Amino acid sequence: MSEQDINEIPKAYKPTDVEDKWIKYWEDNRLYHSEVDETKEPYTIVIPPPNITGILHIGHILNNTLQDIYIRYKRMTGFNACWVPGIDHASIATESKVIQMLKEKGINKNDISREEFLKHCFEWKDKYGGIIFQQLRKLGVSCDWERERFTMDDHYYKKVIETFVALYKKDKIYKGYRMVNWCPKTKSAISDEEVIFKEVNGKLWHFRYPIKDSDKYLVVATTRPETMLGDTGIAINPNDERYKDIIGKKVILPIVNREIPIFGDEYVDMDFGTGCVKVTPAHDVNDYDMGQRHNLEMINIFNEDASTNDNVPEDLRGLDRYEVRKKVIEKLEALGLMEKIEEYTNKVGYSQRGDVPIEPYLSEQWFMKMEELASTALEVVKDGRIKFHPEHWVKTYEHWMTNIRDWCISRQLYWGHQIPVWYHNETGEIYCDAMPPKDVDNYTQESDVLDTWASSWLWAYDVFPTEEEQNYYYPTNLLVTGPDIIFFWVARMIMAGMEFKKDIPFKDVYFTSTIRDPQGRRMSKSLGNSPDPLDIFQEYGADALRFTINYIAPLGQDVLFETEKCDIGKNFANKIWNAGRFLMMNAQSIPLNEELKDKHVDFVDEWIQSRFQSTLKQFTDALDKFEVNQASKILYAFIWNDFCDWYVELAKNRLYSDDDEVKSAVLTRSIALFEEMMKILHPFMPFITEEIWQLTHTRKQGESISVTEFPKLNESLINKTAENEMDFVQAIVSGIRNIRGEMNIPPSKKVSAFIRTDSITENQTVYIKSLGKVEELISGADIEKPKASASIVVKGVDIYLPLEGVIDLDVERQRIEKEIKRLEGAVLGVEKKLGNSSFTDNAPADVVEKERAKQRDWSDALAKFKAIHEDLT
RNA sequence: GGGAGCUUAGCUCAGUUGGUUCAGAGCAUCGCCCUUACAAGGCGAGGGUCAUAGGUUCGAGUCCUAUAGCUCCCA
Repeated sequence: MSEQDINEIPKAYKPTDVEDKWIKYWEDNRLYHSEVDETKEPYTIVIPPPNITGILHIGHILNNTLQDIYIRYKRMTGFNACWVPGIDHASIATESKVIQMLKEKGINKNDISREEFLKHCFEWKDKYGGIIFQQLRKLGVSCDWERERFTMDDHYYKKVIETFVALYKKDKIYKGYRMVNWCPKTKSAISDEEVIFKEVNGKLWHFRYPIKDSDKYLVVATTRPETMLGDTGIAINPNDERYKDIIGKKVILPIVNREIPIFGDEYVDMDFGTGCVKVTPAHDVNDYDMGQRHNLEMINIFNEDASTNDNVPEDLRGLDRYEVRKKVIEKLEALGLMEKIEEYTNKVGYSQRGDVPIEPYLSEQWFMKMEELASTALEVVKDGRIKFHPEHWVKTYEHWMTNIRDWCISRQLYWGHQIPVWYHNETGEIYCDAMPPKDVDNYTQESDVLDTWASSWLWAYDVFPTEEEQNYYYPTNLLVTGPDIIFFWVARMIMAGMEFKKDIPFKDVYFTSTIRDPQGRRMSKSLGNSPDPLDIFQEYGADALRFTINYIAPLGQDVLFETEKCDIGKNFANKIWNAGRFLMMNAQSIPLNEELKDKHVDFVDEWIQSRFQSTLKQFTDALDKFEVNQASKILYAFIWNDFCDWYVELAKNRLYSDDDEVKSAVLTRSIALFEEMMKILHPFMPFITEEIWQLTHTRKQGESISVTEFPKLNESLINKTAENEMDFVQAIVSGIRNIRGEMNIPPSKKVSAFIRTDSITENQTVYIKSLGKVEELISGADIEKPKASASIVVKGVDIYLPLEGVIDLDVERQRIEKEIKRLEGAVLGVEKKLGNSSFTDNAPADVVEKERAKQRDWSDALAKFKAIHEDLT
């Protein structure tokens, strides 16, 4: 026991008082700093680097708590645990924010140089980039803060560039004029994964296109009328009888008055619309493919901001895409070429960052060949070298990997890793290297930067600056991340690891639940349904939030979160606090004596030790299987139900006894066990466990529960005999309590009990009396049922509670009848089963034997209850 | 259109290789308690044809098929 006076220990746990203290203590003592140590096995986690624009939200809480649970658990089980924190430069997101900020200051990005703009970006990073880690510290995460990395650090930047060069030289990166997803707001290409499809209520316009040299017309349907300005063909399914004879003819494109061919292509769905498809190769992916197949002209009608360019008729130039849509519709209507307009719902691709509809756009971009990288990366997941939890994500991963397209890695931005390619000013010759060409004045560097994920895909190893460190810490052990970035990041890290380190980047990947609001909606800023974790820390405590979120987060399913649910963790913390408080209060008057630790042991002590060992085993098994939610429930049940509700209550008997040696023995033992419990709980609730551990004994400066040894399983302490004995006592106590409850007998009113057996021990008697509030307990093989008594049968033993004057005979009769009915049903079921020869012949012998035992026990109990019922007066 | 997942108590969810004390937990509800750790608590109670319909089996929340509803991912 520490010197702290018990009177200073508050009755209710106040997390805010203790949390900040330990955050500082842990960091000041550098408890979580890791160095290469060949004598110890490393356990490594790299943090999924949050955005420098990001602010802590509830999703981070789950994700980082999980990482912390594993890193703390492994640290305590003897590993050299290393958790590397860091942040991501997030090129598009940050660039948009900086542009916005500059705009508010009246500065236009285009009016300043690249260098000046980048200066603003770094200022932004310095100002906001660290916020999220200050917030994360409050969660109690045990990162090695001395290892904090940033994707734009010099060292890391250099690695990203070198990687580009290496791949370019291996011919795995190429430049091409392709159709990409274009974000007109940020004026940059984005990858397929950055496109989000949203359902939009739109219209389907049906136009008439006049056929050349004919008075007939074709009808085409489109959701994007404005693209007709770039139409260069009409496609028809060659098997479509309706149009067979017009393939090869031409139509006159209205407004533009261009002659465009009608051609056949199996791609066309005969049943959709009219079966005629207008083809705009420069502005639609499918049309692009058809254009390639049929050598159609590609007419790009848009500028980078999706306004019309000079390829459209003069009076329609320079208009926004939605403006021009209106004009086109008006014109077609005026020309009498509008067949009809239908309501139509379709999915429109939006830019994830810009949040505007993307434009399929032809432009010159850099691509990375995916085929080889993907096939290796798929293999290591399929053969189980990398394990996904839950496993079903493997299918999603496989599906994506087998249908992968080349990765567009260039972005038309400033903030990021500038592509290390220089074009010769005269010859246009390409120079690619980590260092600029010697005669750099004759060259112009590529202005594009790399996709952010083309930098963070090196995260699993290039956060370790030296060869030595990489050899030691890589492969990392665990990656905890959301399934939403399985393609963006997880897949790419696996590719990079296999390509450059010839080894997997991590052994296990844990995909977290998505946190939703109580209505099942995603947490989002615009909905305002995302609680601020900092408020929750304040109100409930970080431990409470950590515990709650794991307690309610099932593996592989979404979590419906609301702040009030943190009561689970808060109440649990308070319960633990008070159990600790109880022990420490007793320690003020009862001396602790380690020498007595194994003395005066009775079945209750053996039982709680046995339960502790089984709990420990179940808990570590669950964690090893990544069933974190299960692990939290196992601990919760043990601490609350076994330890607090039963053990502590039973221990009171001896703590309040007259025998000083017994008192010391029981208290010493209880506190030792409680400390062990705190160690198991520590990874989930680091603060309260540290606080209690520091209070139960005086500790030296720098000592911490977080660097103590995790309890080791001792299966020899699992004790079936003690558990059976305890079962018996618990069943009797519960039976008595049940009667008391049914009969509304308050605890203050003591009762007597008669137990018809001669095998009950003195020790058991004491405990039953104490927990059942029994004044007098009489046992013997020939006990007769007293008049006006309530009865129970526990493990074949009759127990009577004489309740003269208190008993409500009707209540008792109903109680017994209910019991009889239940047993009758059970006996009937088991007899039917045993009477079925196909069951006794086919079922395993032990199952049949179990059924026979049930039959015996239940029939016996049934007979006893029936006798009780008849005897009821 | 393709893929993944879900449907168990009023609510949110556990139920790992099929064996009726496995139909459970927390919250909510209803009783009784300010019992000297905890009222953020203790003790007790009620509540479910395990989405629907078939099938496999001696035996099915548990395996198979179909249907309905919901969610997510991809096209």
